[in-house]
Amino acid sequence: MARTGGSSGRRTGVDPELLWSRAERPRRGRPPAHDRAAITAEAVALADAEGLAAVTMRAVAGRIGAGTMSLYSYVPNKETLLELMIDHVSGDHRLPSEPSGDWRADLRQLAHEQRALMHRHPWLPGALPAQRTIGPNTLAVWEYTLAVLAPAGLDARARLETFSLLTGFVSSHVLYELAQERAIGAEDRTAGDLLDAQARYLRSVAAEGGLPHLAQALEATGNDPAPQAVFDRLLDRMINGLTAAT
Amino acid sequence: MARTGGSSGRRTGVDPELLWSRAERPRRGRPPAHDRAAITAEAVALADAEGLAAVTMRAVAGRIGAGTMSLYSYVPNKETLLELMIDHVSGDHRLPSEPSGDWRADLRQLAHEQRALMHRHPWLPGALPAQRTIGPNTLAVWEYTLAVLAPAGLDARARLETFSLLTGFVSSHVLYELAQERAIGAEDRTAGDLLDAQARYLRSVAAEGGLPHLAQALEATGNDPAPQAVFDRLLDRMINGLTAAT
DNA sequence: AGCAATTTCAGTACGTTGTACGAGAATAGC
DNA sequence: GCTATTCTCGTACAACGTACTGAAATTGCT
Repeated sequence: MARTGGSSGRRTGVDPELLWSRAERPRRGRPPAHDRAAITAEAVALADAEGLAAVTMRAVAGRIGAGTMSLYSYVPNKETLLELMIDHVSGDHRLPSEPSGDWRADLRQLAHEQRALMHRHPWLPGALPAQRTIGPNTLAVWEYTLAVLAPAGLDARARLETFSLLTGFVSSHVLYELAQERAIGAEDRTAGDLLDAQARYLRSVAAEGGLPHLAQALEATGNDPAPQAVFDRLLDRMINGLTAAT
Repeated sequence: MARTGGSSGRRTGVDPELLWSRAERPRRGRPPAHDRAAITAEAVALADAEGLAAVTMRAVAGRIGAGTMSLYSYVPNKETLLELMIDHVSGDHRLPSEPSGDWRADLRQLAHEQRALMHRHPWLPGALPAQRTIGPNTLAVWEYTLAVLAPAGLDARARLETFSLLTGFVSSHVLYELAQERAIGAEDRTAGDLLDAQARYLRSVAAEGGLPHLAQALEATGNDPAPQAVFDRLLDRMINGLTAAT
């Protein structure tokens, strides 16, 4: 990976000040042929279409018709590009300007919005754990969530915790949903067969391996219900948990 | 990445039958100089010591004193090695042989155990989303959790969902804890300064940017309490949510 | 107008990765 | 011994992130 700077291998990320502040164009020098927003948008489009692994500096540069190394005048490194991508799609959130006052309903809606966003950008839940700074769009979602939670009777810390708890839940659930989808809707049969193999393996090992509870659980769950319904059910349980007294 | 097989870029993973079944040694041919368990253990040790990024095929091979390509007689690819690593550390779980009957207490204990495991293997929470098959050790944890949940008055599906809900929560929370730790305990000051910069940036943008709720929340959270306490609090709220009627 | 300073552009090149390939080495059964 | 089978591992390759470098394009100053 050819790291230059630090003493050990730890990566240190990017100064958020420099990253998110709108630095004005320098008045001298060759004018830029592209801009950060366009590059970020193209990277997002690429990730949406072909997955996060397809987002290489070469590919992104090719898409906007630039030399590979030209990207580095706009973005210090790939890690930062990812950071920009995450904040970029966070701007797609369609949130009401004001909370309705029914914070449970608002929270539910927010979670649905987050889920929809992650389905539109399937690479997002996988990328979130790598997020290290917080851009303006992400910040707007925070602000809205905190506003929603204002009448919920939680202290400040609990409100902040609730946000990450909720995002964490949505993110890990969508990750699960996507894995399911990928296996079922595969164009080549390989992945579908794999799911079958997985299920067969599970059942066989549960049956003969002395795992009675697992065997029973698997037996009871025949065909999966609509994913939307599962999500709703879990979300309700989640929100119920948040309401409890601290 | 030099993919050979499939039509598109989608990776298809590994047949769980072949992966987890104990295939007996073939009676002919040169005897293996190593074994899968030792390789997996070495990979885990490496990941524990230097992070997941340090786990390269070359590094692992070097550690056990083998040529790089020799690994491929034991493991079809790196992805599978990761899968083996995950199941390997799952075997470190110290679980009671029987649930106590108080399922809330058991669930709490289980979550603590999971958290401890992830702190011992800091790469684990980041690797979990990539998990595609379920090994015997993971299966044992499943079985135990389902046994714990038996008296909780949930149907089979809810019991399965609860498991992934709980793991998802623990995993995303530990991810957060680790990020915090890394920033605070950094040997070179860079990361710590970065955290400061982050906080400064947050406060400034919240104050002047018309984000009143965020500003207020940040003001209220001065110094963080012990991580253990935060975890306990969130966990209780989590478990409370699970108890609610479906 | 010309020159200097500054900034972007992009080709080349390096180190590192996962792993395909294939020639040798070591075993078991004949 | 011979042959079939299996493990070993040096070499090689494609793809990656990105350091380096010199050319190109612009503004400000003289």
